[in-house]
Amino acid sequence: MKRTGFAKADCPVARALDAIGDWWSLLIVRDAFDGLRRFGDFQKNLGIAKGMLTARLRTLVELGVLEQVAASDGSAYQEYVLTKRGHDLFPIVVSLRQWGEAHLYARGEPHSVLLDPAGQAVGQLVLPSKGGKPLVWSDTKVKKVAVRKR
Amino acid sequence: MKRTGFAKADCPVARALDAIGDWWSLLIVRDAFDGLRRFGDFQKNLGIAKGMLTARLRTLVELGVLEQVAASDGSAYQEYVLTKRGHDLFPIVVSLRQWGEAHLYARGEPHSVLLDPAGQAVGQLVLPSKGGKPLVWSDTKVKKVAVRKR
DNA sequence: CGAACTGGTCTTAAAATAGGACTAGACAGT
DNA sequence: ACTGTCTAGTCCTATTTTAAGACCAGTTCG
Repeated sequence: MKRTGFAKADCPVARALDAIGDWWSLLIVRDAFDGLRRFGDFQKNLGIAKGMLTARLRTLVELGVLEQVAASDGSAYQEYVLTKRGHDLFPIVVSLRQWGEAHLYARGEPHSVLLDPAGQAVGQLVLPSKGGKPLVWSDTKVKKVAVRKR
Repeated sequence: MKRTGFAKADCPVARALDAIGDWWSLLIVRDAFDGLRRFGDFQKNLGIAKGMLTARLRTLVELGVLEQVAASDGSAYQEYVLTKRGHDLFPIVVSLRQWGEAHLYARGEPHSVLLDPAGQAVGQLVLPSKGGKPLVWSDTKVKKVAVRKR
């Protein structure tokens, strides 16, 4: 049966996952953050089937995460670049990176690292509060919206 | 063919997506953050097929994101609760929420909201820098690790 | 005790994915 | 201008994954 969708959910987490929560979209976006722009670059770097890549790029463009522009090298080809909406995915990619670094590597196992302008590893993402102390899960609660009748 | 895996990737983003980047895992985790604990609660709230839920809960337990504990109400049943590793997923869920809120709702369309202890909507996740100004994508670069020969 | 609830397993049909063959247009070398 | 290669796809097929529901054993409720 058709995969369950959450495009109409009241929860933004569900909608976000519906849009970009598949196996490939965020890896394509990660590669775009790393500077990849061409179809063939994504395809070679990810090892993704070309049909899959075509479909994913199309939905990312439809979502407004990527846009197709004329190639920067003057050739007649197209390139895919991140839009504003795509750049806003940065915290998602960073949070995934930080969780992966913390929990998915053995001691001493090498992995890529995100550096700040000075070449230092970046710190942890924080959720600021008025008081200055970062909020953690137990500080927060979700306000649900009223269920709308149809 | 079998879905491509990234469990051995050098990139923590890829490993994280390999572990929890499917259609259901993060929604289950979101529900766990919202206080759900029982198989039936997850199943009813998500509308997920029971077989899928069984499989997802099993892999989340194997990953150490959830653990099974005796039910808190004294019954003979089990409950699933977040571990430390599970709680560390909070920034991922929050970043998805914030992107969804910003880009996936029409003006005025209602959605659930994350509140701080004072009942105020929380602020944006930030990536702190030494200088105090939050880092954005264009400030950062990824240091790749040397490709290891096998 | 019997009924309903809980937490699953198993089966089946439909959809998504991986992988590769194939193709049209662009480009580079001769 | 001709040939070969590169680019960016499309299309096809085999396999895997998912959705949905039937079924079932142990637990709790009345």
